[in-house]
Amino acid sequence: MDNAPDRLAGRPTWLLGQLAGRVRHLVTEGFAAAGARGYHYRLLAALAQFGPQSQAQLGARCRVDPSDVVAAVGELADHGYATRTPDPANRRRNRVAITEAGAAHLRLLDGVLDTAQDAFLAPLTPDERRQLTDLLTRLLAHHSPGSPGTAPEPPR
Amino acid sequence: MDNAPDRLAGRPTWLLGQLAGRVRHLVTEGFAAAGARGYHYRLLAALAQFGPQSQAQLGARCRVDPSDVVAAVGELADHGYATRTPDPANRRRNRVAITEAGAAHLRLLDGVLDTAQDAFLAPLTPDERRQLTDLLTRLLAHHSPGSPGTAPEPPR
DNA sequence: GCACCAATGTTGGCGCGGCCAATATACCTC
DNA sequence: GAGGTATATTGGCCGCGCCAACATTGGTGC
Repeated sequence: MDNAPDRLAGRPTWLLGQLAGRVRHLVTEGFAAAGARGYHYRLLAALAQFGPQSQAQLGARCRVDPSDVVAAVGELADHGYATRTPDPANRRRNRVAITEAGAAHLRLLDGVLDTAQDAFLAPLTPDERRQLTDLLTRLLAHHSPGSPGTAPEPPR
Repeated sequence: MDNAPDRLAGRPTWLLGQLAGRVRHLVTEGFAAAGARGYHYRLLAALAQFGPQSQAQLGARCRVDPSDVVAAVGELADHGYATRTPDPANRRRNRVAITEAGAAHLRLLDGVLDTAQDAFLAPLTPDERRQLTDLLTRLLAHHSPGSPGTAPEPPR
């Protein structure tokens, strides 16, 4: 009927992109129902795990551009989920910290994410889920800062 | 250093999204160098495999919104890669067909895609690539139109 | 102390992919 | 002929990822 062209259907590239779209849809849907979006969860996760930190650190850890961190932190602050105060030790920095309400919100979003993820992984057995996670983890490790592979570029 | 929060790093959701971003970057980079973008390749692939067809069919097969098909087909036509002629049998439809130049362009993009994909899958053995493709294919099949799973929604 | 460079945050903008609403035209069925 | 449906088109919105430019601040070498 509306089968995708073979050129697409057989390529991991296509599969990955399509699946990412599906899972993103699931997740953003759940997040939206909770009044959040992806960036919020990422930043809250980093704040909860690593404690108060600068926006630059947040961006580096969560793979969010500094300019986008500005907006996202602003939104979190507006909702009372985080505080942004000038760092007295270094007045260039903003010290961003998670609040109690933010921690609660994060726990809520954790549930949302787990639900979405379970729905997404439904057709796979626990063993296969581990396989998948392993393969993806290795791929991501290879394509991360500090993983030469194809682009060592030592002379700069 | 700039490790991602555990909440993210351990979740297939995160891995998939990050990897999709990486691979998309690789592909769009290559496509851009050839003066193309993702939608162009998708449509050309469908045109090459299924022959001349309406924009609605193109959109359904390639998972592209009809309104976006309009623009993409227009771009392809501008480059001489496709022709858009009113279908005499059904004057609502446009009959979109690939040209010789379009077929050549598609072959070129095939090479670009394969190169990018090889770079992306570099850390995996052929066996693991097959494993990955299999898992992703099954997931996508489950999350496709006509795969109830979680959303049969018979009563509407 | 001063000049220079690096880091940080902020504003504004761009592109792609995905999606939706409204509209006009043509077809098809009753 | 009336009403509903399919098709193309226009216009717009959002999220994510990214970049350029700028001002402020910190640190470094002279």
